[in-house]
Amino acid sequence: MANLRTRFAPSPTGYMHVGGARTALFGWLVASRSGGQFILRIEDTDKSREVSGSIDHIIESLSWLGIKWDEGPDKLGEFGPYKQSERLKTYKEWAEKLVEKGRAYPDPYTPEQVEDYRKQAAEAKRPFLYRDHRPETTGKWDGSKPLRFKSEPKSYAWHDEVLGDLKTGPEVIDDFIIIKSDGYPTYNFAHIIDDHLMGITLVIRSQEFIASVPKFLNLYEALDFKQPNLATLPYVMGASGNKKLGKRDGAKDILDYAKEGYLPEAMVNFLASLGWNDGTEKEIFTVKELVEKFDLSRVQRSPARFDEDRLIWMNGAHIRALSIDELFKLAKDYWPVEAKGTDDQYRQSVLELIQERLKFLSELADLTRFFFTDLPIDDHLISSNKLLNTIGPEVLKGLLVNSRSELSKIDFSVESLKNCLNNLLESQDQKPAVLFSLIRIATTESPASPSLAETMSLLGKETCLKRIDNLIQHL
RNA sequence: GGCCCCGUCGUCUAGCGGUCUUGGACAUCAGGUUCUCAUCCUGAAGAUCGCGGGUUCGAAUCCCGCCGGGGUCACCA
Repeated sequence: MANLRTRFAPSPTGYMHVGGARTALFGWLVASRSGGQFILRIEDTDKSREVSGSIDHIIESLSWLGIKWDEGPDKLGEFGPYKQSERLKTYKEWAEKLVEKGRAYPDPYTPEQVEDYRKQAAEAKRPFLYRDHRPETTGKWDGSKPLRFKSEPKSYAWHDEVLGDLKTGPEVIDDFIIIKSDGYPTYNFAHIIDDHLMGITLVIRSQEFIASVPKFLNLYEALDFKQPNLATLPYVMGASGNKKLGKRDGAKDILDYAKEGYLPEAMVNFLASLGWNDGTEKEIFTVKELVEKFDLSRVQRSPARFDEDRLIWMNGAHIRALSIDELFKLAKDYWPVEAKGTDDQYRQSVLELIQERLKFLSELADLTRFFFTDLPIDDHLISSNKLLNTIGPEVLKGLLVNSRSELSKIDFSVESLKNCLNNLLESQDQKPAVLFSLIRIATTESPASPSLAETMSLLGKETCLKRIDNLIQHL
């Protein structure tokens, strides 16, 4: 099999969202699996839509995901440059070849005239075909008018690696603009030239382009280019409604997930699961496994809805799979401010207790704050507890006083604490649901915490006794 | 409107003519793990396989029609 080369070709029109990230991922996965190359090419041929900073943002997003490209705007290979705005001369040369062959001509109409034809077609409920109005003769192309491809309408049958065998009739082939009047090429032209020149053997793109494929096929023939293999990805749909995920409907920037503490490996796993599975019941994959197993032939043909609950679950699963050292490094920027300056070993111990309840890293601060600072006493913690709120404050106070007295006699190892707490259960004749909840509220001032003995051991004797005293006084 | 794509639990999906009165996962609910939250385990609920025909001894799976959703018909990509 020939060397596989595929590419991701975004326009710099803003941030990257889940849909774009998945397209990039699939291309990278296919290339990686076969030992081929993955190319990043920036399609900046529409100056009006360009958003400054986008290229950096795209690069940052892909890098976060762990997607690496072999050639790109920041990593020049032998087929550069990799920004279309820097390749204008090349497009012009190929456009001129088409003109010479009689397969391209300047569009003599004004935009208003073309728009008029378009309206007529719409009113007649017919598809608009420019070639119905193709001029008999045209002047020379001097760049002041857009240049159109002169199509040769015919039927096509082709194979798509995801959708299978497809076919269309000649009615979908039309003359389209290849070079705009501002001198920039259109997507329809530029990507054909670039894919060919850059040796792309597999074009992976999302569904909105499927209707244009026959036009591309026609253009490959006119240019005498070998047609690359084609793969069409179904849409990623928004969480609600039947629309494809898009920026105007609030699709999140992929880097927002990074900030919230989703792991890139979890995001990659999730993206892959949106339309792909390995045929088994396996759901959690490492990137390495994905690279080994990913296969376009198993990609879904129907669109997949973006379900954040599933992402959250998956992220938790990946967090749990981390070693404590790995998690500690990743959690670096997510500690509560009160943890500043505290000892690494202590933070790591806190992290160990909290690891299995973390869904994403930005939860870390709220989940662990009580390990680093005294929190104000919140009466609601007792009044909202359906067992404790049936017991009078004097009784609660008594329980705390007795507990405090026993706890003050022991060292705070987990073992001693467990014994002491169990003995208290008997001596105070209380259910764990009552006594442990009370002690938890006293020592953590939080509605939830890891298991009591471990939490108290880590907090230390001094802190625990002090906090119990505080609550006794408060009651 | 023409053309094209898609249609299995709320969601992601398995399924490629019999082993499917559709299997798994997320979410939901219930129970268990001497306390909370989470993990883990068990269980429940949840899909007339979009609808109607046909082929076949037998169809979610093949064929036809219809319906529904989406895309496209730009000097946007």
